[in-house]
Amino acid sequence: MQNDLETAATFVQRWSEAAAGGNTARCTVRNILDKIGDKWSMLLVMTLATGAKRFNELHRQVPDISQKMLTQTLRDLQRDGLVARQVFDTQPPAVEYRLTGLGQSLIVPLGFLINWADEHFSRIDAARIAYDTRD
Amino acid sequence: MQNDLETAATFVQRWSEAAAGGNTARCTVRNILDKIGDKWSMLLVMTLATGAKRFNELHRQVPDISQKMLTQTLRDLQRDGLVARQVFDTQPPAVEYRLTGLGQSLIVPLGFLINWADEHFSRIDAARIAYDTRD
DNA sequence: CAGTATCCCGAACGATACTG
DNA sequence: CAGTATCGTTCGGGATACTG
Repeated sequence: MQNDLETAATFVQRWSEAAAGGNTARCTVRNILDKIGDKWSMLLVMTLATGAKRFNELHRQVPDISQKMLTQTLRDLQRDGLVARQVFDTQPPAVEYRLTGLGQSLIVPLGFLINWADEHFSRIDAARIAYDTRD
Repeated sequence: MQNDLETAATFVQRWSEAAAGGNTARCTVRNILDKIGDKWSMLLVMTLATGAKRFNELHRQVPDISQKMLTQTLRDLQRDGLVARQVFDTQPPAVEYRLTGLGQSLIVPLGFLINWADEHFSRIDAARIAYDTRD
């Protein structure tokens, strides 16, 4: 825990230095954060974390994504080098998606974040209710 | 490192169990991830991580945010219990924003994520260039 | 099976002007 | 100083239909 706090403190310092010196670092981070906040990207990364999957297999496991967004999100992840696409020359065609090493490395920090969300969601929810019912 | 991988593995397992049993956990997480991906929320959290700040002070440190979005994002963070707003009854009025304990706890996992982004951005950038220039 | 193509809506966001 | 109010536009993304 002490370790976490030190890490956080170091990070905050680096952030503010970067912010002071111009905002290149901030832009870099925004770029990644956009991806995290993207409605489907991280959900697909997490789904692929359990192993390679085919197109319709992914579609079944994430039922509320539209075909369009599944295609588009996979393309983006592929473009970023987080996901690899492998085509098998069979009839009918089979296509498999899997995380690259880079994609797998994202699982670690993403996991921390999602665990945080999981642990603190009830407090956030309570805060929202308190805020909305204040007079 | 081994520790991180174990954490990630545990997480992935919990995720898939949750996904299998319905998607309540996923919805919870989406809710938080929406906030992370929000264009300004995390930038403000990081900016407030260095200490309490007043409205126009924040506006100066994050110059490219519009007044409207600064207000709105601060309200949302306040509603979620991540930021506290304190009004000083002076003339002219002064208002100070600071992270709550809950808000501070977010710095830790958020820091991991941003450090990841920072460390891997060049690889992502290279992947994008490779993808865009493939023939 | 694994996609493309097209249409369309609503929310997010920026710009601008005004206020206690 | 610390906001509110309003207008206008962009664009993410859903629905639907079609294809190699």
